Amino acid sequence: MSAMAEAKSPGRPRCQETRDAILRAAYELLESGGLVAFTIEAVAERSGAAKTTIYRWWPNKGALAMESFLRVAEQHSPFPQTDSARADLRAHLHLFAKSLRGRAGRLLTGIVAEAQKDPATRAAFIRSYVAPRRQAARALLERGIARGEFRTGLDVEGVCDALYGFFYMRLLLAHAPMDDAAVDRIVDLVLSGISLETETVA
Amino acid sequence: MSAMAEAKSPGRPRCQETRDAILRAAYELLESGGLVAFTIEAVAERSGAAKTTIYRWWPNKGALAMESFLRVAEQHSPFPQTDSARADLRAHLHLFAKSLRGRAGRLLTGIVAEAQKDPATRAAFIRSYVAPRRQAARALLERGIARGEFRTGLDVEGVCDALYGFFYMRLLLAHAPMDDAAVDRIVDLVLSGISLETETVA
Amino acid sequence: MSAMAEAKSPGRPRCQETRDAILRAAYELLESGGLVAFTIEAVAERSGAAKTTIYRWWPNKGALAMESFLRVAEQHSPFPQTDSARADLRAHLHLFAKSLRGRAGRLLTGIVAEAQKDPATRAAFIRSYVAPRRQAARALLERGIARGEFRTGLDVEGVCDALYGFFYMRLLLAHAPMDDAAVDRIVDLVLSGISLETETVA
Amino acid sequence: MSAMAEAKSPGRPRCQETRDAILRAAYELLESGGLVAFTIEAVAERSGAAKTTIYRWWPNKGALAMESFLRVAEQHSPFPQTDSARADLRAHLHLFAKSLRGRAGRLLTGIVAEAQKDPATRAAFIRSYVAPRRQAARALLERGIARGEFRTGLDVEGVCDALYGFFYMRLLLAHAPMDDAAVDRIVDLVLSGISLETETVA
DNA sequence: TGGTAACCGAGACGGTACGTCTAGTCTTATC
DNA sequence: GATAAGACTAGACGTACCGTCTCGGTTACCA
Repeated sequence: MSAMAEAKSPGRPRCQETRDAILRAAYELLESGGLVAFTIEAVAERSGAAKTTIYRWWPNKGALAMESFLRVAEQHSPFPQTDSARADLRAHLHLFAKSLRGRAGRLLTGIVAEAQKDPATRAAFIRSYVAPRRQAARALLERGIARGEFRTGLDVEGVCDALYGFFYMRLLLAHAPMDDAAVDRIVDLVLSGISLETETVA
Repeated sequence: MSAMAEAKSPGRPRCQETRDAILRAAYELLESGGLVAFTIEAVAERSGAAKTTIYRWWPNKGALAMESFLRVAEQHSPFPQTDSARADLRAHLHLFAKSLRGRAGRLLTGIVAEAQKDPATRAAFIRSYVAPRRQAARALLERGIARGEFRTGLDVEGVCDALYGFFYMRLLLAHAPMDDAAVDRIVDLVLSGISLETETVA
Repeated sequence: MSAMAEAKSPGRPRCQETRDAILRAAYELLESGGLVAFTIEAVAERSGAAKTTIYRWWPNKGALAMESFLRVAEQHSPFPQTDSARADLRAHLHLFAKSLRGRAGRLLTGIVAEAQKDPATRAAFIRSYVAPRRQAARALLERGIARGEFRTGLDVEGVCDALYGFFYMRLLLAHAPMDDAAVDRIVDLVLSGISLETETVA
Repeated sequence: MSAMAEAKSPGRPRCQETRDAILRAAYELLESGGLVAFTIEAVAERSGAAKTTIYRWWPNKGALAMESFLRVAEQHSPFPQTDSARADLRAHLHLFAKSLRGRAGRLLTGIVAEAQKDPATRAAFIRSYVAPRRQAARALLERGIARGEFRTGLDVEGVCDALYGFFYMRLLLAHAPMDDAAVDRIVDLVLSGISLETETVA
């Protein structure tokens, strides 16, 4: 038999349907009306759950928003792994852009806003969403370096922030489109830089 | 009749000191306690002004936050104009980073968050803060192109989003520092790209 | 110049209609549904006032119940003052019983219940309602003593508690009627006692 | 061993200790903190029983309060039976006052308050507590009448309400003491009445 | 010099949502 | 079947801000 505990705490077990209904109501509200419509009371009403139940499982608005967002976001933008790191990067960012253009994007703006007023939410966001993607992106870049596609001594973190920052920027400000052409251009930019001649970086 | 409006409306003229006190209270609150502490009631109390007076001049929280932010931000991060576009870019971004590390940064996070729940605030933010900087950045880049420093056919908007996006990213998530070394690295990155060999971009 | 202050505090003056609407809603609810229906939320909804407004003026449920009760109770059961203290007592108690059979009685049960869980309400009840009536009843009894109608050395407080206690008993327990015949009988009882022969009390 | 049914229903028999623990916890809470502290959840926690168990045996708060009160009250204030009805009455009321000054009094106020919001509790209170005492008091008074100590044609119910009402009054309002001297005075009063001369009652 | 129009403070008002509390019901596993 | 544990719906509690309103009083100008 396996070592996993099972534990089986006493009492009525948690109702999974209620939990799902709450998370569903949460992201539906967050998606349709943004952070303004996203209210614990509204979530309670829409999900049919009692406020008490919500507060039993999530300490505050931010935590609930985070989890409902993760549900939606987790199943998207995988990291392809072909024999070209450049192609992988491009492919991944196209998928990422696509997810941001959809439901996940509409939720993400709310999460980022909420994260500004609640440090715990920010921490959870970084830990649960940002960090894993960073980890994968870092691996991709380092694979590229190992394969000789990318420059050695690269500031990998910086590259990530410039690349993802581009998308966050367009998402949060919505001042310019985030279509496939734009994605291609930003990938080209980051690959080749803006300088006309290849100079030796100091 | 003269061209300058002046109009000189009747009645008691607006009290400039009150206006200043309100804006000062606003950014002090926004700076010290973030969006959570930034409350019209708190601004009223701290400034000594009546809520009515605040609402007479600013339609809502976002508008007041915007204006108090602009007061602080406007006097920073100028665009140098030497004979090297690359140097100008680098110099500007160092100044920009410095301003974000200070008071302006602490306010900016609140503004961006507020912009997510109020379209008018987002519009004002783009119009009053983002657009002018973009305009100047665009000019800088195009000057560089004209001088043969930067590649022709550059997606100028995209470059801006990647560059500024980097800073917004670090500011909003605070997951990595935004010191001068990081600025230098990101400038290098954007100048030269990540690819090892200079390839012809499709 | 008159002696009365007037004071005239700054700001928007209190809206008397709202105040009245709240008190009216309060006693209507208290009357129709008792303490169970008497909820700040229900009072707010029925009166059209905001909960905030209610809490601005009354510290808790008990205080509001008290005041709305006093409104109703204050205009009832006066103390007649003829040349017969016995007749006055009888007349007063008939009026008192009548008021308890009406709206005031339905409110009073709620007040007494609330007073059991909130010392402040009990204090207010005694101070505002019980004490003035006691004062008048005491005066009536002492007038009777002075006129030679009532025994000297009477425990006036005890008489009051026995008399009013009779009514509270019937009101709170509702186990027996409180009609005019019952009032007459209790007055007779207290006047003459239950002993068959007039004995000298130790 | 007797032949009586025993019935022996199937399943685990009811745990008497749990029942006792619940009732004990109930009156301890009711006694120490009044109706405010008397919470089903608090009773459950203090007794170590589950809420379910409480609700299996008592339909609601009022019923539990009633029963725990009866436990305490039932063993007190017996009705002596000597050859003087007057002495018996006096003796009984002294015992009754003593019980009200103790634990039973502290519980009684809660019961009366609860009875105002729940008709079932009121009915149970009258049925289980008030009625038996009334029955005995009535018997005492009628014995007195039969022995020629008390007036014939007495409104026995009215006498009871005036006498007990006195005690309820002092208990619920706590505006005056309920010591032995006060008891003596109220007995004297009810025995002899307040009128100076023995008049013929209309 | 007095009228008038817009200013300002204070603060009451109707609302919305918060996060907490308790009631009473239910579901599960254990005894 | 009784019990402990504890999740669940329901709904009131009292608080915090929102944005609007109505006062009394204060400038400045213009007639």
